[in-house]
Amino acid sequence: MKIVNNPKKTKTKQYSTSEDVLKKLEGKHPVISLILEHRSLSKLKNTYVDTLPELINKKTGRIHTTYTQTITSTGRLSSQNPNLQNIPIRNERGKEIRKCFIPLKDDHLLMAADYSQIELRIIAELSGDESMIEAFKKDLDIHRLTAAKVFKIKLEEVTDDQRRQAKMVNFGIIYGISAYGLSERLGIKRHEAKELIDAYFEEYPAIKKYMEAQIEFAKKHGYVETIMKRRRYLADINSANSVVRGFAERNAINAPIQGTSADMIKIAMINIHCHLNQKQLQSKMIMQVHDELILDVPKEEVEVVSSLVKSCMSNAIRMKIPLKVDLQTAKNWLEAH
DNA sequence: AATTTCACG
DNA sequence: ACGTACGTGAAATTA
Repeated sequence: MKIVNNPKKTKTKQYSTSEDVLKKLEGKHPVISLILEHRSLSKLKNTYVDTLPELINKKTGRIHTTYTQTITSTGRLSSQNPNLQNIPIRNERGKEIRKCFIPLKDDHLLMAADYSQIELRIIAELSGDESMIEAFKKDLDIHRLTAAKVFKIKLEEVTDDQRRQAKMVNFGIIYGISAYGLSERLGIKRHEAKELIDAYFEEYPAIKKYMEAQIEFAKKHGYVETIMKRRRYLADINSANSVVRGFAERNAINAPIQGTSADMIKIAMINIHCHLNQKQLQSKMIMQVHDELILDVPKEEVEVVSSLVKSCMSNAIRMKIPLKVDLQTAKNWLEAH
């Protein structure tokens, strides 16, 4: 439609209409917002609203997913037919879908328990970074603290936007950050993103060292490993193609973090299952969403099961960093969050 | 069958 | 100059 001069193309040379691209074009033509709105609605209708009711099992009256242990490269589970690890929550209409997930019986509740900031805690543990370890020991707001550090201001002076930017940097660290990736997400210039990253590494020097050490380890051995020794092999780590090598380097950083988190919740799940059995409880562990467990719990078991779940999750793997588990019960999945 | 888009952590 | 944030699965579109 000639809305923009050099429109972004996909790798097959089509004009890209991805959400990222359309968001930047919003306001330049009235149709853009309408397309985004229609996309969002048709996604929810086609993927969830029209589909999930068809998948209710006649015998059990419930929807059953299949968890697969051998698909992901990091050790996470994946969920298929249907995928119950991508049920909407981020926007208001999506939340209505999550509300449909309810307990088996009237006198039961759903319990949702999730690890707080698990991947940042793991990188703090693996890197041994003193100031990040301190922050978690004091249970500080890690994104606010990071903002204070990289912008060289006091905690009280951090604005919402600075905190938002620092949060993006923290996420970027876990993914194996690049100045380009950060600049795209923050809508800033690449050199500004680079300055943010440099400031970050000055404040958390052990994290920088850890990331370099992971890449070195991968180059030498051809794989990286989690705290429980789960390996991810990285065939491209010594590639002469810098783009291909860059992918492998970011995997070398991310896989031990995401994989350690996966190891941890799997151990927690085994222990929770054993305890529920031993104590002959009626409660059932019904879903896992990477850093979260959902249980169906008779009301009279809420107290015993919540402390059982919290302790199994908090103590799954012995670490120096304290782990934090948020847990709530409610009459549907949305409100248990 | 491959690609694009978008839902989640 | 290149062209990237990590990990998935499902539905719709394109080839």
